[in-house]
Amino acid sequence: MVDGNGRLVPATDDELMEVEGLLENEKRETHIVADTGQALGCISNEVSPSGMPQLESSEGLSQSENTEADTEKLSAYLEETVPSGAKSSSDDHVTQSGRVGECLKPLDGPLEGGSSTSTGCISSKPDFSKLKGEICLDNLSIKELHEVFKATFGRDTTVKDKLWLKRRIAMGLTNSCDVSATTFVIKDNKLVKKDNEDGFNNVNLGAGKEHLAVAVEYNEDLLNNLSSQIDEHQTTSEVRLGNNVVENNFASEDLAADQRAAKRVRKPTKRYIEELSEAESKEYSGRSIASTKSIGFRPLSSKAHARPARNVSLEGRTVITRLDSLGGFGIQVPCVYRIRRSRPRKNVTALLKFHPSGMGMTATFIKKGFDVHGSQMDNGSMNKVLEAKSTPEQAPEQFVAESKKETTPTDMGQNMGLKYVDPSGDTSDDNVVTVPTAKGGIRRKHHRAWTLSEVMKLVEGVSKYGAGRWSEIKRLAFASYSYRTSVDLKDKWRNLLKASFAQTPTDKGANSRKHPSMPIPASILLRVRELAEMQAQASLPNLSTGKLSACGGGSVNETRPGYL
DNA sequence: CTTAGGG
DNA sequence: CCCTAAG
Repeated sequence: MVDGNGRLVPATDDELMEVEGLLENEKRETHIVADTGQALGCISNEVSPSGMPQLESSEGLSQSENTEADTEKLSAYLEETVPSGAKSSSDDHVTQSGRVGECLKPLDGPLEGGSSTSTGCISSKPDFSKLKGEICLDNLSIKELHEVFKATFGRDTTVKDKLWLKRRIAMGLTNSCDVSATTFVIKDNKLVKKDNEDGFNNVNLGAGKEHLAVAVEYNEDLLNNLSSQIDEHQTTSEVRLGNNVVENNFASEDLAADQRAAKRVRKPTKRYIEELSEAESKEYSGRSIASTKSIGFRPLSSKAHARPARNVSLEGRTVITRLDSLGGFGIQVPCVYRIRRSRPRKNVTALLKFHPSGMGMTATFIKKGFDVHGSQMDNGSMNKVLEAKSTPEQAPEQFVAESKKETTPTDMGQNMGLKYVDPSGDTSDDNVVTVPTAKGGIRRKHHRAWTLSEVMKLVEGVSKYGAGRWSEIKRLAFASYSYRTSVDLKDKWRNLLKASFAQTPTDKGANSRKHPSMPIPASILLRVRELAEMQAQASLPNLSTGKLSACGGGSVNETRPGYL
């Protein structure tokens, strides 16, 4: 969106999102770090009673100060040299600036060291981090984070960066947008995110408690509503943001991002490049489909500029990649990343072999730790969820308000790719493998595990637009994910239906026990069932209604009032 | 091209 | 997921 100094190109939604995300991230990190120092003790335990009050205060703070404060903080952070942030930040927000100073140390240490224990909370803002889900993520070890990651996205990740993992997970659980999107109101996001996560965990455990289920559902609904609202307001907010905030912060953000990347990510340049290229290509495709067709090369130029680029070579590559994706004529370039694309898994494996020190180990633990951690996490999450119940009320309002401002339901995938390259290539692009078989070119798509967020989006889309309007759903609700064709959506929905109906009856033992492999968010299934019922009613009022209702009534919850 | 259904 | 048929 920004070319050189000014912004030549109209910012696309995605791009804006990215920027926002960056800002958000920066800000968040700062806050988090600071908070960590202050409230670490609280976090470790359960929720402290005092937490609530603090939360409120934090909200007010964040809302009012946000724009200015964040920027200032950011700058302070960047400077690193001046921990106290005496300069600009001191104005109104003495407290915050002070924190910023504190955070600097912790932040740098862990990141550089890489192995250092707990950096603090990733996603959290300072105050409420104590309360909520943040805590969970924070306390988790990398190993555990990997586990969660896998549960959330359905795949392993080689990323060792805790922060990254946390954020990613949070995004996934939040249904994507929230985490990256909210510049100002982190709190809401946090809450929401946290709730979801908790719910998720609980479901998996299958404690068999009705209350839990209810709570989860409630949260989800909230989330969905929020997200939908966000969608509506997306355009508006983006524009606003772009004019005001982005401009100011953009440069600094970028720098910060780069710095951070350098510190925490020690991955092969190659990978980085690849990811970048992928993200771009995706974005491009998404762009054309979703909003503007006219923009052909803009994305490209914007991207290149956006990334200050640490290495010349890197930049050059990026450009090339883009060309390839765009025109399809860049023949030479493709080979580099193509390799990886074709064989994602295999490549990963190969990487592991080559770099036994880092990745190989990680992979090992993940498997190992899965079961063990599951129990721990679940227990912890349960408590949290219960507590969370009280919070929801306040969350919605703010969140909504925030959403208007910020927004960004775009895709996390792109954002992620740009910000931090994802080694595993989760969101951005796994690989669409093209297998050149003897036959003449079979394109095997290499299964892409459906993430929780994706499923949630799908469900939402169906609820909104109705099942069978897959193209609509794909375009509107699902614009973020470039892969996932309408057919895919349909198939997934079919599976979900099947699963939901199959599983409904046994609430207690059977359903909960399914810790292995792919976790099945029970709440989601429930919703799926509801939707299915509704649709069935719509189409075949008489016959099917009776059938379905009879079926559904017996088991879990009936239809939820007021949704859709 | 999009949807539905079978494999 | 892939592939095919039908509107």
